[in-house]
Amino acid sequence: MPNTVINTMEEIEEILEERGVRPTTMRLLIYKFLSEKRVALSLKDLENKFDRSDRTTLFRTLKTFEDKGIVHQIDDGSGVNKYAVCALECNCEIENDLHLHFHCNTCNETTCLTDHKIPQISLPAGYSAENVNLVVKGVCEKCS
Amino acid sequence: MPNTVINTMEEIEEILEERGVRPTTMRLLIYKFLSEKRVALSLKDLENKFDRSDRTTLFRTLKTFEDKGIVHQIDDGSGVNKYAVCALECNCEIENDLHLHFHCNTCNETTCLTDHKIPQISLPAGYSAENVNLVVKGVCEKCS
DNA sequence: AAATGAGATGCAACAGAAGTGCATTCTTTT
DNA sequence: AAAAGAATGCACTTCTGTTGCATCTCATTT
Repeated sequence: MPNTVINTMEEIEEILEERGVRPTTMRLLIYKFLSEKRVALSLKDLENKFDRSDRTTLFRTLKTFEDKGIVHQIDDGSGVNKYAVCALECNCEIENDLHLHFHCNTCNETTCLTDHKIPQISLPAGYSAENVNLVVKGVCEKCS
Repeated sequence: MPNTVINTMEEIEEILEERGVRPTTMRLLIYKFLSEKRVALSLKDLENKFDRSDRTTLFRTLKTFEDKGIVHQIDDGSGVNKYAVCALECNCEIENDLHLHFHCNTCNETTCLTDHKIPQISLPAGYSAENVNLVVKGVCEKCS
C-alpha cells in the first residue's frame, strides 16, 4: 500500500534493516519512490525514473523487497507485474491484509484500496484458499 | 465456463454461426476441445493438442472467440492468458456473469466456479466498476 | 590502513508469451 | 469458373521477465 506519509531517509533505512535488507543508496531511493506514489508501479516505471540504473538491479530490488515482505506484488490484469509498499502491519497474510485493487482503464493506474477488505468467499468442499486476488476495473476518481 | 454437456458438431456449428463466426473445421475442433475441458486452457494447451496447426491460427481463433463473446479470457496470475467457453446466457457483463476463478497451486489448473458469484463490492466515491476479476489460489479438490 | 569476503550492481544474453505483416490457401458468392 | 473475402501458415518482432557471470562496493577482520 502506498503510504500517505513521507518517510525520511533515516526512517526508510530503519524499515529496510528491520527486514534484513541492506540499505544501499539505490534501495533507499527505490523505496522512497515507491512509498511516495499512491499507485502500484511496474518495473518499467522504475526504469523510467531511474534511467541511470540497470534494469536488473531494479528487478532484483523488487524481488528482494517482495521476499522480505516490504512490497507486495499486484497482478492487475494489464499483463505486467506491479508493486506497492506494504502497510506497516501487513504480513501479506490471507487473514489480515487482503485488500482489493482498482485498475483504471483510462489512466492505466492501479490503486490499493486498503480500506476495502475482500469479503468472505465460500468455496466448494475440498477446495482450500491460500491467497485471493481481487481486481476491480473501471474508471477511477481522477478520470471520471 | 466449461460446459458439462458435450455438444455435437452440429450444435457447435450453430453456436458459432449465431455469433457470426464462420464454422471452419479448426474452429469447431477448438471449440469442442475447450468445451469438453472443465478447466481454462492456455494457448500452449491448444498448441499441444493441435500440433499440426499453427500457433497463429490458434491465437487468432481465441481472439475471435473472445471478441464474439464465445469464450472469456481469464488472468489467473500464472502469467499466461487462459480461456474458457462462456455459459449460454453469459454476455460477460458485470451484472450477471461475474463468477470467481480458482487456481490450484499444485496442478496449476484454473477452474471456473460459475455457481460462486462475486459478492457485491463497495467502492469509494468517484470510482465506477466495469469489470471484476476474482481469483482464489490454493489447493483444489483433486489435489487435496 | 590494508586485506578479505560477502553482497550488490551492471552487462549480456536468453526464454516465453503475445502480437503483426504478408503471402498462400480455402470458401463463398456471383 | 472467376472474383472477393476470409482463414491459415510462416517469419519475424516486441515486450516482460529471468539468469550467469564479471566487477564493484562496503563492512568486517586482521
